[in-house]
Amino acid sequence: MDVLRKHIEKVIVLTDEEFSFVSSCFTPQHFQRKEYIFRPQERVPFVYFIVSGLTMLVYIDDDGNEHILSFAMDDWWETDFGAFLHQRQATMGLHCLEDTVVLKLSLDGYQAICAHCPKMEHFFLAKANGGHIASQHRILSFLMADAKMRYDWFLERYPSLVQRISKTLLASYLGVSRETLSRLSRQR
Amino acid sequence: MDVLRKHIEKVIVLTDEEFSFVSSCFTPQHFQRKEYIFRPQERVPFVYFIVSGLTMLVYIDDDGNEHILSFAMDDWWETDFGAFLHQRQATMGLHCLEDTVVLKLSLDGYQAICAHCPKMEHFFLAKANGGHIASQHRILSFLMADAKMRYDWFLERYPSLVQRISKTLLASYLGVSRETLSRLSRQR
DNA sequence: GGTTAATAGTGATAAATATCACAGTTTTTA
DNA sequence: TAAAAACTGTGATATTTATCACTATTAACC
Repeated sequence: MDVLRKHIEKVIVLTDEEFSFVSSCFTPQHFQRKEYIFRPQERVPFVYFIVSGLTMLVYIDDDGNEHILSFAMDDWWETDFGAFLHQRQATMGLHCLEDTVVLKLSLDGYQAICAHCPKMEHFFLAKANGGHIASQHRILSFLMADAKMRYDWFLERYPSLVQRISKTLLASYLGVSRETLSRLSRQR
Repeated sequence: MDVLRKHIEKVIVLTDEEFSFVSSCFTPQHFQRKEYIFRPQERVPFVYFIVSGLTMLVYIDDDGNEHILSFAMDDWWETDFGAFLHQRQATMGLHCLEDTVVLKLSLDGYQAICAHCPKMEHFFLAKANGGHIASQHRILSFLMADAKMRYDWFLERYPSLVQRISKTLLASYLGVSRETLSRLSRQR
């Protein structure tokens, strides 16, 4: 819970009482490597604050191929936001790449927090905007750069992540075939 | 202003007083076709609610090539969110493709609205999440589909927009060369 | 500890897409 | 309304990337 408070207080300041209420809405949970936090078609009752570990948000297409929307690690919020906010079936799955500890928050808890402590709505808004901005950067990378540049940018931006994921997964994230990525990483 | 109220009330309900305060924070402005609402490197003091017309959010790379992050028309909110929220220089430009009427809202106005009427923070959060979800769809389109499929999806999803933009711009939005798009649109 | 599964590299080839060059058309603007 | 600019289509060719096939290596699991 300490991690959560530090995380929130990068954006807004909370009194002890406020944080005590906020934290009472979260439930910790542990997942193992290779477990799914949720799968496509399932309900998504929670948004997850990732305390430790590593997950990926994946979309599975009609041919069964996995496409990686994002990796999420320490200090990130993740869920299928469309499904969570509208209480619908997931279109994506959230898959653990390492043993992962999360703090989960239900939609009711989320609304209780916003009602009880309006500052938190500001915090969530800041996070949502951050997510939007990050997505725009990724879109730009597809518009501007070829596979090699996208790979180089990823190395620059997430040097620590590169150590923790396979080339196969990185290729999928970057939108190139495994083989092409292998050839790119050689020529440097 | 009527348009704005209808737009907001798709998400939350406002009393007359509340809406009167909200609308007092907005200023209408008219732009002509080909004008820039803001350019890269400029300050971005406002977020823009587009009442009518058509704009595109563009990033200009080191070689001077324009890349289109999004088209925005009636009922959309647009700005360089990173620059607006942190009051920094724009990394993108907002360019009018048609004569465009906007309602602009400053960061102060935005914060006044949130302070005076907390429900509105919920509204803005819903919009931010909507933007995030839309971006994720676009990312998926790059991961899953080739140029032809992205083109077909665009036709399906935005049939009315297709009539209003040149193929050159559409190609740029889809991340393919003008020539390739021309050949794709022939083979169908 | 031995078997199975996942990961990684690489050659050969096919497919998708970009680039260059040019011509015809439409739209803008002075 | 004439000239300039922007848009569009298309051929020829080069480049990028995917796919298939195979091998080697490493990690996971009973």
